[in-house]
Amino acid sequence: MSLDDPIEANATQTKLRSLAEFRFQMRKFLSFSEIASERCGVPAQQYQLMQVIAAIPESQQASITYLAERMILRHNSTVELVDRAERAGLVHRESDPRDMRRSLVKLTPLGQEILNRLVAEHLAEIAPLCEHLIHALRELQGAVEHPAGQEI
Amino acid sequence: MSLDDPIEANATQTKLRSLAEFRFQMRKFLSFSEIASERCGVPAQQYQLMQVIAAIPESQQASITYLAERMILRHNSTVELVDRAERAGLVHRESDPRDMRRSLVKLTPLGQEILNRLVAEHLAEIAPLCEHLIHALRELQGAVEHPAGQEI
DNA sequence: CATTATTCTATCGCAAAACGATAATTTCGT
DNA sequence: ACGAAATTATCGTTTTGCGATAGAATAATG
Repeated sequence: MSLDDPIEANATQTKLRSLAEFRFQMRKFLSFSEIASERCGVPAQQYQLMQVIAAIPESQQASITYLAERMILRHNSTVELVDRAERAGLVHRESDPRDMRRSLVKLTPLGQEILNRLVAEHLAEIAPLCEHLIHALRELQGAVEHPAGQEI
Repeated sequence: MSLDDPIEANATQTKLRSLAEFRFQMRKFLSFSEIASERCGVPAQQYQLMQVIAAIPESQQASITYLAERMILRHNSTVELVDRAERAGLVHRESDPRDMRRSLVKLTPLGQEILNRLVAEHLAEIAPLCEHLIHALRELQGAVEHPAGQEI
């Protein structure tokens, strides 16, 4: 189990490369998505916000707290994100009649329209990126499973 | 091909949900990684930088330009990232003797040590996250492949 | 070989965005 | 009814990436 052992070191290097390659593919995906969004004049996070709102399950409603969970942001950051999206005319707030503390966030017609366009654009170009990501993930899984010494 | 068609609308919703779920899994992964890094006192980007440097193929060297490509950042942002990592004692610059314009970035012993720890920690906890990501990616691929109307 | 173009890194001011701390309002528990 | 918890909002701060710009080294061209 020493890092001086050349076999061990090699295994470590393989894992590191898998990890790095996976992250690279992820960054490429993120970059692609960001460019696509901003080409429509929408910052990436606002696109993500709209996506979360539109993909919400029937049983749920888009409160700030829910959005924060799904966006993996703090509440206050989510409030600010919704502020920006609202200022851009993409979403609007309604206060929940059942709980006056809560704001429910909904897409405006404009938001819906832009979201449709962005989703279509993503779906059209996403396939090869998914391929690369899956491939990198599989490599990574493989590398992780080998507790070292099991390399061919 | 109208969005008023309920079947079509349903297919669209499926795709949207796949996309959203995939992104959610990605954010969870990113969040996990960020927390792990910062627990070691290293901002996530600096960890990524070290990863790229350590994973570099034999044939390459870690110039700013190369790092920018792999990190998907502008050159100037990369310079700044390296500045920060250098200030933190994780990396250091050497000027390339073959081309005096280039700076080659290398890990310091401290950087190497922290990277090892972070990689180990990631590898230890990464498996379930990979599972979820692959699952979401497969769903997404499935949804994308169906050009609508082909739903069961 | 001289001169122009290109490449590479660095600097600086700016803007976007996330966070922590704090507050105000509403609802819940007892 | 009253204190505790939940929910959203506000504000100042920090981090970080970018565009514009510059300076030095190398490559290309005549």
